[in-house]
Amino acid sequence: MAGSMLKNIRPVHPGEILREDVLPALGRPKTEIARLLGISRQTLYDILNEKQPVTAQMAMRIGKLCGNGPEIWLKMQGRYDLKIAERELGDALDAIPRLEAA
Amino acid sequence: MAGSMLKNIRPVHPGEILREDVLPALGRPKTEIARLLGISRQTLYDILNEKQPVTAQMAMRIGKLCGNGPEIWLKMQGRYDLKIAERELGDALDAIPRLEAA
DNA sequence: ATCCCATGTCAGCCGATGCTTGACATGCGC
DNA sequence: GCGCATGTCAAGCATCGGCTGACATGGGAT
Repeated sequence: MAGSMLKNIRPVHPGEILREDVLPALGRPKTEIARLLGISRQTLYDILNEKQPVTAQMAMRIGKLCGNGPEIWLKMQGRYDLKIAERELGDALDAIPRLEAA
Repeated sequence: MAGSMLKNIRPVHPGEILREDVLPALGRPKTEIARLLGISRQTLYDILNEKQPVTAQMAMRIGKLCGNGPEIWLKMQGRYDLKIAERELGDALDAIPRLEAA
């Protein structure tokens, strides 16, 4: 299979990583972080509290600030979204058949 | 680098693949496809015309129908979104510094 | 010619989402 | 006491994702 190395870990909201690891490592007041990211303080807190997703735009901002690029943040969010979607869709998924190419 | 094999190709809206390759291969009326996916005909057309993104939920539906799983669709959308975000952010990105860990 | 169905597109609606501003209470260092 | 960071709440607001309904069009079948 062509999956990434992160395949089998629990889906994690990017906010958790930011809150637990990244921001502590940077060691700056969150107020300043928000200002540097160019977003409102409220939005930063919402992300840290996992109440708001990391958008493509957000991923770019965060990736730039941390220097690790946007992809990793967006991919984390994607994996998280898939888990949610799977739970939300539930039975609706079973109703979708698998089509074979003609 | 741990990037995927799709790294250096032009970012493509998933709708293009669906429209150009997948649906033709399935060889079913689009009306039926929409019904099988459990979405409205309009929504399917919007995706095919690249006017609407492939959501996590949509990725699950399409991945189920095509049998190739949701990740690939969501990843394609993500790469596309990043391109758009980069263009939209523009100068705002330059204003974001790179912070080093303390 | 007629009926049925698929196609493609337009308009409008609606709830949810992403992000904002402003305010409040709290705590800490100087 | 003053200033600043923290954490949280309440609106507000524009955009978005997805829906319904309608229209004109073009094939096949029969």
